Amino acid sequence: MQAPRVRFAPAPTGYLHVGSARSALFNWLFARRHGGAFVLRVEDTDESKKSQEFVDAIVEPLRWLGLDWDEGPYFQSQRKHLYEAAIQKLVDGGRAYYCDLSAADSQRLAAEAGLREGYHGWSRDRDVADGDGVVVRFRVPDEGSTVIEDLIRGRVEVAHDTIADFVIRRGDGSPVFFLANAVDDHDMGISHVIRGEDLLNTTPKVKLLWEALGYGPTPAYAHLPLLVNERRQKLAKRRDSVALSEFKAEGYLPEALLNALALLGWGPPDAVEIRPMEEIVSRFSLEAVNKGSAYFDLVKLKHINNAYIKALTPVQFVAAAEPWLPEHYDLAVVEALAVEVQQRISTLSEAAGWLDWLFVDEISEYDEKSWAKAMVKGRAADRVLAELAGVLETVSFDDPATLESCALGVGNRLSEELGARVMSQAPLRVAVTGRGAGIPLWEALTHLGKERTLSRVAAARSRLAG
RNA sequence: GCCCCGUUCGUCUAGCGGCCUAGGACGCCACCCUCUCAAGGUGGUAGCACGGGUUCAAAUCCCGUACGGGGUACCA
Repeated sequence: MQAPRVRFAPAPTGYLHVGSARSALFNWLFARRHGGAFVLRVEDTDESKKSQEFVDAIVEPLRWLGLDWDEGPYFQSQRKHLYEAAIQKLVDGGRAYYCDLSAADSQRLAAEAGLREGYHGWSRDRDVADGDGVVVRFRVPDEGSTVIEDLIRGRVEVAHDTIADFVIRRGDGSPVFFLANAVDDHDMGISHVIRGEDLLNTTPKVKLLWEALGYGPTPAYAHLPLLVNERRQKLAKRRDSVALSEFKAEGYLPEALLNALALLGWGPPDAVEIRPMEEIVSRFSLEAVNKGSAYFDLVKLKHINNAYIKALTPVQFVAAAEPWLPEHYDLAVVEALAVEVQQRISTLSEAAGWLDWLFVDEISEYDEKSWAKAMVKGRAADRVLAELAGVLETVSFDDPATLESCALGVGNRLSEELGARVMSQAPLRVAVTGRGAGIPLWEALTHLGKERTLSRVAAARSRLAG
């Protein structure tokens, strides 16, 4: 294959959603796989969609994901002269014409003519003069059909009589998507158009324009299966929470998100799902992309994210998790305990929940369920804490093994004395951390220190008594 | 309504006529490990939408039906 040229061409809507990111990724994968170019183009033909803020909302997430582009961003709003020339060419050649009818007008005419709703070429022969508020429509051939050879879907044929003469220039003079699309893809030498299936229906229109403009062979088309919500509807900004920025804010790693996205609509031939992006690049092919829509399962995303988090070194982990670490954290302590936290979280935002008790003076709040289970149910809780306080007082907090054997020793001693199994770790953990579950206690206690440990045991004992 | 697309375990997928008594992953369940919770290990659960063809042979090819989705704008 000659080096392909692909493009990601989002409309600036104020944010980037995962469906768009998936389209960008598949374009990027294809370009990287075949040594081609990945072009970024902002489709802002609609005047209301222009602003730096909107552009940042596209560019920033792409950078975060690491989907680097080779050209652009190009802006359609800055290329108006090209579209105007193309429109003029179509009008001059009789392939397009002016129309001054409103939607209400064409509805009325359709009713009068006893035709189905819609535009039926009313202005084709009316010789309307150009002017303010006048649109340009493309004259769709009455006969025949347009065929798309889609790389993913195969042959798709659409009869011309099902396509109405569509608008290619708005009343305010701005070009419409179909037109700008054809002009830009041609001008930028795009060889493969890879995008969501929701655009499949627009492809015949673009192709018709392409041919009318004398552009020669069209790019190859590949329409990706849609990403859908749990009700299997296309992901939409309004009803689905899918902004890329939210994934970032919740502590997903970009590499994990990309890996997960690559698995939607495509699967590696060897079934190894979690792997470095370069391995995905080298195995990717458009022909292997499937046709059915895919639900983006957050549970699986979390699994993948956890795998990537576990793969980080402690230093990398602390750097990545920094925004979510507890207040007043101690870098050395977090690094020392990082491995234990990493295997327990599926998003970075969960990190603080496992560490916060290490960086406060005292436990202000106990998890009541854990307290009830460890402190009340086992009647020996106060005895355990009392014994523990006595023993821990006398030992060094440098070695986790020492603390463990002290605690287990207390448990064993009391088990014998009371004739029932007495667990020492549970009450100690609740006393010291406020919770019933957490990272391994003994090493953590070496960092908490003797003083704070003992004062928390004392606090728990007085709470027990009171 | 009309046009277009799709349909393999709950979910994401492998499968592109015989290797399929349908493989993997997530989830779920059980067991192992473990004086917490995880992680890890082992095993299990669950699926070719339906009906006709074609063929010696169909999850794989064809037709139809059902269901789902997308589009039908002076959004992209």
